[in-house]
Amino acid sequence: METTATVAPKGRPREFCTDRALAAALGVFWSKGYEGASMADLTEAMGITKPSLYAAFGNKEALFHKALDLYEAEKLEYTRDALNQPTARAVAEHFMRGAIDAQMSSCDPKGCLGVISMTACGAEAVSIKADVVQRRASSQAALVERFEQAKRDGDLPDHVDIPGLTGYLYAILQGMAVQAGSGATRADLERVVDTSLMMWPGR
Amino acid sequence: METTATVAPKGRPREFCTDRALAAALGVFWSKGYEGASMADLTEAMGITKPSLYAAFGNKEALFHKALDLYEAEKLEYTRDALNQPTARAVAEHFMRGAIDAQMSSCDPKGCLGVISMTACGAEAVSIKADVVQRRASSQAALVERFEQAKRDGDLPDHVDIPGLTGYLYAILQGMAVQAGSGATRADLERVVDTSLMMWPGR
DNA sequence: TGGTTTCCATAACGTCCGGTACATATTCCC
DNA sequence: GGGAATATGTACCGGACGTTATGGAAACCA
Repeated sequence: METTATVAPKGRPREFCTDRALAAALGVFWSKGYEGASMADLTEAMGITKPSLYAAFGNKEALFHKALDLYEAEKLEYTRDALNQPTARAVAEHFMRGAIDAQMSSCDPKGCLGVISMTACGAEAVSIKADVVQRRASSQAALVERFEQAKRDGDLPDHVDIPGLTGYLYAILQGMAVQAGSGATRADLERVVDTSLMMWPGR
Repeated sequence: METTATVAPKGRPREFCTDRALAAALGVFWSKGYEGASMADLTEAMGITKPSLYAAFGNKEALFHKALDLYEAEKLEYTRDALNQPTARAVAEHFMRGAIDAQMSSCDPKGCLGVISMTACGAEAVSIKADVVQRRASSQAALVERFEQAKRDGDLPDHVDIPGLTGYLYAILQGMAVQAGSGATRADLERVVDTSLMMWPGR
């Protein structure tokens, strides 16, 4: 069939790889935030000029949404693995240890792009914030479902409040992201995770 | 003695109350963040003009530091009460319930000024961030001391890792602040607190 | 080769930013 | 009353921002 043709587009071919450019943009947004990342920062890191950026990605906001897609697909992959862990405790542990790896990688900015975008409160960031909040809500809903399954499995005590437990786990994850972005060491975060797991209900 | 004289300063008296103006500035910083708050936003909320602001407070950054002092003195008063609670559990509960009251007040912006300042990552916010990080560190050190006392009191099990526990509690508090600033309800946060307390070690 | 299409690069646009000269008021001290 | 000192209002500064117009370069099809 070949509907998505590789048949050579009409005009002059672009001289840069959009995927690489997007990855570079993600790095800038991740380290500087949406409002803190200027077009000059972005174009320099992406190795392209402003008109090329606008032609390929629309504008700054559209570029951010695409960078967020990439972030979810690549850097938040561990959250999907986490949901497939056999027990609720293993789910929580996978979430927290995965968060440490993602937020303290030596080749990526520290902290979580979602958290710094949710806490950004400038005027231009309002639609950005709404997008991130919505993505977080759907991710949290998936965790609620997983914990309900765990309760049916007898894996969580009957008395636990599922929304409370998910909000609690997300609070720890978000707090870890705040700390990761403000000077905490990997060992600091590991202590937080170990303490959390020591208190986890059941087993 | 009267060393701090009220003996009428030399020139023309200022026509506004600096304390009220500072409180208004705090409200702007709290809801918009340091970088998101423009001088126009500030002067409008404070009811003064830019030269008056610069004469009275120095510049935007100095104004922010003073607003942060006010924030600590007024809105974070509950943290000092918390340290005086009789048990470690009561300390933690006072911290968390006090955080809800401070971050979900109907007459103040939602969320925590410290958290939004620590997660702000623009270029101009670097010294701001350093200030907030340092304040947080000294506050956290006080909590470590309090928990060490609790352990001596037999109020916390011997096996608990004190830095881990304080980092854990702070993570929950910071996560609650993130959620408060991104649409969570008071009931949501109360569920998080109840869940946290259900897991608190001992008793 | 000519026409069309798409991309690249320079340079500019209008707007907002934090910060300031300047002239004018208003108070105190003498 | 006459400086000296401080506050106020207007108007402006240089610079950074996101975005775009413009002209030329490189690919395709005819």
